Amino acid sequence: MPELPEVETVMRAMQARLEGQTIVAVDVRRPDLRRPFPANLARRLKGQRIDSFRRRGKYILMRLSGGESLLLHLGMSGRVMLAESCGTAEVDAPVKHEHLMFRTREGVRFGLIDPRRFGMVDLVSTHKEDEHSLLASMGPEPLEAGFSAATLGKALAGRNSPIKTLLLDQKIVSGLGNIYVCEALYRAGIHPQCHGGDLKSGELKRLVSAIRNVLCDAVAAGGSSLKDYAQPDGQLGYFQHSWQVYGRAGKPCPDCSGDIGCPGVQSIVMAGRSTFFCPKRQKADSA
DNA sequence: AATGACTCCTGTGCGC
DNA sequence: TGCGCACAGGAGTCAT
Repeated sequence: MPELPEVETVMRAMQARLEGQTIVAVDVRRPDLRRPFPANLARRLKGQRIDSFRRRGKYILMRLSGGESLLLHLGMSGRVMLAESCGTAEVDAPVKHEHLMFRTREGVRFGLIDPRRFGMVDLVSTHKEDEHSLLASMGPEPLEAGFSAATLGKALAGRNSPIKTLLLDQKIVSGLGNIYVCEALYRAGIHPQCHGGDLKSGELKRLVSAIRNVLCDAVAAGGSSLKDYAQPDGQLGYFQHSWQVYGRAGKPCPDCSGDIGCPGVQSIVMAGRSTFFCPKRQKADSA
């Protein structure tokens, strides 16, 4: 589902619409998503002022005035809806698969919609956010200084798994998912089946740049809109039009278009996930 | 410790 | 038009 650029886009929209506002009504419409909602969720949200937001990997943290942060993960199919509250009833009527809703005194309605229910909601003390079990072992933020060819090389040292699989591991680097891993490896010219521990320093540098560039481009485009994902106001991100390999099996990659005998983008399955690459640009040297 | 299979759940798109 | 099947952006848990 939503990967770093989509989560960043959602967080920014929440920031713009909700920061400084006070939650006056909460509706918890089922007891759980992947895991149970925290105890007394509605009571712990109601009356709280929303002070600030933070993104960590694919998680959104919404800091509340009482000292707790709402931790939100969108899973595969999670969406956030931000709208004007109808304001007549205590809570607004739910849309399909809307599992959690709140309304602010200022008249904004927040809804968490997640058909597959792979998402996650928790509450954590704000000053202990990074100690939360789901955040504690998470790797560096790819757009921050802690992520470099040196740190990536260290994280990959001795690892035999294919680089494609390792980049999906949030302990190695946070925020990447299937789409942006495929796109970053293409931009770096690295075959997805290369063993992670075999990458040379030049390849690591190219990979770090490629990851940063593809994420920045996607954030600037408002993320990628798929079937299940749109920005909270319903607007569509448009980075899906810039995909160079993802979902493009059999089509020529931008580098090869027009080349005689170009096999086009290949699709294989790795660790159960579809993987797209250009065999000409991404050579399988150490695969 | 690292790896790969399995699991959660619903919606969609395809071939028949 | 309807049915069954494969597949979809994630990631925790379990067995090896």
